[in-house]
Amino acid sequence: MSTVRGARERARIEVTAAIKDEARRMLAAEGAAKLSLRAVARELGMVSSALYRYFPSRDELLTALIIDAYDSIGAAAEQADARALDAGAAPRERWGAVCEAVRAWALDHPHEYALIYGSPVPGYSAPMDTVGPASRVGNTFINIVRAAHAGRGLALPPLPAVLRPEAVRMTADFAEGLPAEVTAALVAAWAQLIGLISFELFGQFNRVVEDRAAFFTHAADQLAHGVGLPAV
Amino acid sequence: MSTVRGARERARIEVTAAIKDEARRMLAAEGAAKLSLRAVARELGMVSSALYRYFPSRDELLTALIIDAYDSIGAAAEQADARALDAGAAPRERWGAVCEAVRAWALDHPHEYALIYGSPVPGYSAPMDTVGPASRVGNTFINIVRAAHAGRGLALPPLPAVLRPEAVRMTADFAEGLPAEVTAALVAAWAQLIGLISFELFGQFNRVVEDRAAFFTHAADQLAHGVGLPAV
DNA sequence: TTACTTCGAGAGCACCGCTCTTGTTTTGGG
DNA sequence: CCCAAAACAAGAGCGGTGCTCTCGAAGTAA
Repeated sequence: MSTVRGARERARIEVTAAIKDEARRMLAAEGAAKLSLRAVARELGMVSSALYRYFPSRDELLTALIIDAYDSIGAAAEQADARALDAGAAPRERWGAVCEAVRAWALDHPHEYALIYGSPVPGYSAPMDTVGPASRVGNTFINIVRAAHAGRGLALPPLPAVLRPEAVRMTADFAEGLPAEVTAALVAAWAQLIGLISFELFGQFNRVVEDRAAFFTHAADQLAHGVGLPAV
Repeated sequence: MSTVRGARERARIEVTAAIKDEARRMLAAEGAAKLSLRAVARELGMVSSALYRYFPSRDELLTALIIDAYDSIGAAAEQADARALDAGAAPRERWGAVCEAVRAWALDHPHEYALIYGSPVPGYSAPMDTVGPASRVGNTFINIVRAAHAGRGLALPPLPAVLRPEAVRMTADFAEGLPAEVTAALVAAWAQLIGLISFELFGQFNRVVEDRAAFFTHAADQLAHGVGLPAV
């Protein structure tokens, strides 16, 4: 299906990739606010208007970078889980490994992290294309909890009467087979994990938390406890 | 001390306030990215260069808005706690009331929330002036936990050996008299609370969480449990 | 070869943050 | 009271931005 038809299409693919690469370089270096189409075009030796043949607007370019960032952090999480699994880790250890991997990715790619988990900068709502890659990290956590649940090693967290099962509705393929209590606790833990990382990254822990790595490890483990993963 | 010296100073104060008000209006309407000095000046019937007599740069204006936003959300939290206290609420109920107030403020002021708890947009590090107002919400939670601790109604959360007491170092006036376990759990809970609100506000709960109010109430109560506040 | 599509380049529009200069107004001390 | 000093509004201008339009060159398909 990926038969390269001619020089034209091949060139288009290459130029598109070059634009994205240069844009990602600038994003990593200066942040999303400083990323300009004109600067990217200048660096690539083309004129700014030519760039619009490949991306219809600056926001579209940013969206492409957002998708790449989601894929990048998602891959980091999946690889960390796979490594832990290979090492015969228990669910709670896998949870910790993935948390650490997510934090490490965020510290390594602060501007890309801010792009996806900070304020949504381009216009407002995320396009449909982003939801797939965006859920890779979440799915990794779900797999871990599902494994624990299948192995009967999951302590059900309490669910108050006020929270109806429908309140936490998951996309069909991922709620499958998990009790509502677990999905609710899982989603909350996931949001809280990002809150911890965001606070550290955005400077809210300045003059408050000293040893941030140790603090994060502890907090992540508490989150694992909260979703019912038994201590090792 | 606030003796108004002359018409000149009075005018300066008024114009400065008018600029901030108009800027806040635009921030609330369109977001920080769309806020422009020229548009503010235009709306106020002055020329853009005149505005630089009052704010040396766009970032300085944004910083002023950030401080106001911190004060606004801080006041909302304090008032909610005061109301709960007047109603004779237990610490855990006060905690819930403040959480709800913070979330309500965020939903009412999404762009201002994004400005202070989303990606740090102006340059990078927050100036010193912001740390005072920024800690008002956190101090509210500290007061609640301190009250519970003084009343012997606080269950100490576990602190693993890996997390030394120095790891969570607080500014002197607010760690005072609280065990390290509690401060650590408190800071984590505070970060996690912001994570929950950010996920809801930034669209990460789309197609995932249905009844967000009930979900938040439940999660906030779990956080209260995590810091050791006893159930009512 | 011919008709069609795609592309790069350039000019241009409206907007932005910010600086500098030029008069005018207000202030405060001699 | 008057006058120098300070604060001010206004305008022009610089370099930058996102984006549009047109035009000629180059690749594609008949």
